[in-house]
This record gives sequence, structure tokens and C-alpha cells, in this order.
Amino acid sequence: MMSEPRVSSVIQEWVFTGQAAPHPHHHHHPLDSASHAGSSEQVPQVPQVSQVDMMSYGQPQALPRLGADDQLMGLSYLPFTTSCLGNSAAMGLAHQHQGHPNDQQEFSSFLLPPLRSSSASKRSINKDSAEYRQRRERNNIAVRKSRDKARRRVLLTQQRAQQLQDENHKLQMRIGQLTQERDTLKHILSQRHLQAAEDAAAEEAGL
Amino acid sequence: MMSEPRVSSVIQEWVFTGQAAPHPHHHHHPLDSASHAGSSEQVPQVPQVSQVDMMSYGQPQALPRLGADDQLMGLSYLPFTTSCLGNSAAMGLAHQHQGHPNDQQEFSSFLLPPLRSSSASKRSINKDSAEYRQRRERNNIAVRKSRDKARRRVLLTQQRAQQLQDENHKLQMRIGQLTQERDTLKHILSQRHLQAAEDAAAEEAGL
DNA sequence: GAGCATTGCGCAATGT
DNA sequence: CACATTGCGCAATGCT
Repeated sequence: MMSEPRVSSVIQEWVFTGQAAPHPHHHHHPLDSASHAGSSEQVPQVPQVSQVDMMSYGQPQALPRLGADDQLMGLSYLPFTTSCLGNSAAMGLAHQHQGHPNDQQEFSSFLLPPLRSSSASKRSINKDSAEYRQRRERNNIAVRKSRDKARRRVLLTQQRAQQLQDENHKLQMRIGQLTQERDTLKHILSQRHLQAAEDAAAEEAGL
Repeated sequence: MMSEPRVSSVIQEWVFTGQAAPHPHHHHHPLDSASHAGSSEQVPQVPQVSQVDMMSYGQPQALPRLGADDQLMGLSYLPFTTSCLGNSAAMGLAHQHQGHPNDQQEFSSFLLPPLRSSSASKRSINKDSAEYRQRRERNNIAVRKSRDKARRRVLLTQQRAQQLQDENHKLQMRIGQLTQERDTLKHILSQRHLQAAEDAAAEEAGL
């Protein structure tokens, strides 16, 4: 429940001078609105300045794919996605992380190599495994559903805002109307008061 | 400007009568590597609809479907993602469409197949190309930026809604207050009226 | 036509 | 263990 908790662990940072961080992977969280960014932890990359609202979404840098590095500007998400290489088959047997068709670098492969074992409880996630595919498919469905829900939620919020705004206008009008009525009544009453005073004066004079 | 026009092409849903069932268990995995090529007419895929708002997020392929019926519903997302395969190296040289590490099917290939051919002006998008990487990186940045913006926008909308709701409450209170004031004044006036009438009567009687 | 902006999607990590 | 969320990159497409 709650739909907002996005604050939790803060395990991230770090730098990894050259050695393998045991950590499996990346992932950061959003820290609320802007902030973070992709940090992929793995390569010496600059933390990047968060994306405030101006610029700094990281700049493309020419990725060298292998040797030459490049410049170091400030933010930048060093993608150097070289290529994933890693073909499912090869990967499957070869390593644990599999080839990641999608994420190009998933550097993680070399980042978290320490794991794996012969037993390979989970490590070798054969990409070809029927079980793997099944899980992926289930997740894909869940993802679509979740996003659909999110979209719907956003839409509802927008509609609610619009509706509230409209209602607000009506209420403002009503307030204007009531204010006027009240003031009119006040005015009338004050007139009566005057009238009464005058009458009283007249009567007194008449006495 | 306009930031909302998402109404344009309508090329989306469709069915694709054919069958090519995704066989859930077609054990032979995903076409994996070798796959499409210039023509790539292998798997039929549906683009998907999403955003409707009901259910059916696609069924995981567990359906042995024999006939084609599902399409009626409208939304099943037929995934049969076979597999992504696609290794950059192999792909790069091998074909133009490359393996799409990520999108597994990129059905588009058969969706808009008419193109492609020997000329291959851009067709062969070498995944390894520096130019390709550069474009990808730029797009990644744009995507991050765009999503950040979207997130921020959603947040603002939520805040605005909350704010409007609060203001609404205040206005309601104000209305209650004004209504009361008005009624009180009305009451006082009516009393005055009575008073005046009585006075008049008394005076008349006194005459 | 170039280039950024949006969007749907699948993947993987992580939360529940 | 299953499902829900979420950041991320890819590719298609929209909009300059």
C-alpha cells in the first residue's frame, strides 16, 4: 500500500576502485524527484549532477569502447556500452550473468562475477531455460499491468485536479454572491437604524 | 506546443490472424540468434494495445490455443518473446537489423517490411558503429530527461490537486460562515419588521 | 533531414 | 515464491 515509499536503502555510492564489488548491480532509486540518475556503478564515472532542471542530463561522450577514454566532463553517464557480446548460448554456459540481450552492458557480468558455483542454484540463469522465459514473461505482464495502472492513476489525478479547479471556481462565485447578499442586508439594516434614529429624534422633538 | 496530442496514427491493434502460435513450450527456444535478416518474416507479433482499461494483460503463453480466438478480446499481449539473442558482434556483421538485444521481436520488421534491400542506406545499423552508439547515448539522455520531467509533472499535479482540495475546504467554510451571517441579518431584519409593525399598530391604537 | 522528445517494451533489481 | 514497482536502455515515432 502506500504509494510513495521510495526511500529506503541507500546503498549505493561507492566507488570501486578497481575491484569487483560484490554487489550485484545497479539500481538506484529515485530519490524523489530529480536526483540521481543513472548511476551505474561500475565504471569510473562521475556521479553526475542530478538533473536539476536545467541541464546536465549527462552528456554523451563518445564512447570509446575500449581504450581510449575520453573526456571527463562532468556528468555523464558513461555508457560505453561497447556491446554486449555475450550470446545467450555462450553465456549460458560460460557465465552466470548471461548475455543480456537488452541491457547492453550489464557490466555486472564482470562486476559480480564472484558468485556462481557449480551448484549454481540461481547463478546460471540460462536464458534459454523455459523456466527463465516463463518468469520473464510473467514479469513482463506484471510490468505492463503496473504501468497501465500508473497511467490510469496519473490520469485520474489530472481529472481530479481539473474537477477541483472547476469546483473552486463555483465556490468562489458562491462566495461572491453571498458576500453581496450579506452586504446588502447590512446596508438595509443600517438604513433602518438611521431611520429609527431619525424617528426617535423627531418624536422627541415633537414632544 | 501542445503537449498532449497523442492522437495521430492509429496503426496499432490488429490482429494478425495467422497463427504462428507462440507456443509456449515450443521448446526450441527462441529463435535466438540467427533470425531475421532482410526479410525476417518469422514471427508474427502483435503490437499491443495497452491502455484500454480493463483487463487481460496478456496471457503468458500458457495457452495451447489451437484456434485463434483470443484476438477477439482485444488485448492479449502475445509475447512469445522467444529470445533476444543478438550478439553485437555477430549481428553487426551479419545483418542489418541487428539482433536487437533488447527488443526481442521488434516485430516491426515484419510490420513494415517493405523496406530494406540491398541499398541499405541506413539499414545496416551497425551496432558497433560509433555513430550508432552516439545516437543511442543521446537518446538515452533524452529519455532520462523526459522521464524526469514526466515524474516532476506528475508530482506537481498531485500537489496541485492536494492544494486545490485544501483550498476547497477553506472556501466551503467561508461559504458556511457567510451563509450564517446572511441568515442572521435576515433574521434581524425580519424582527425589525415585526417590531415596526407592532409599533405602528400601537401608535395607531394610541391615536 | 537532423535532432530532441515521447512512448511502449522487455530486462533486471528490488520491494511487498 | 509470486507479483508489483521502478530505473534503464532500445527502438519507433512524434514533433520541431
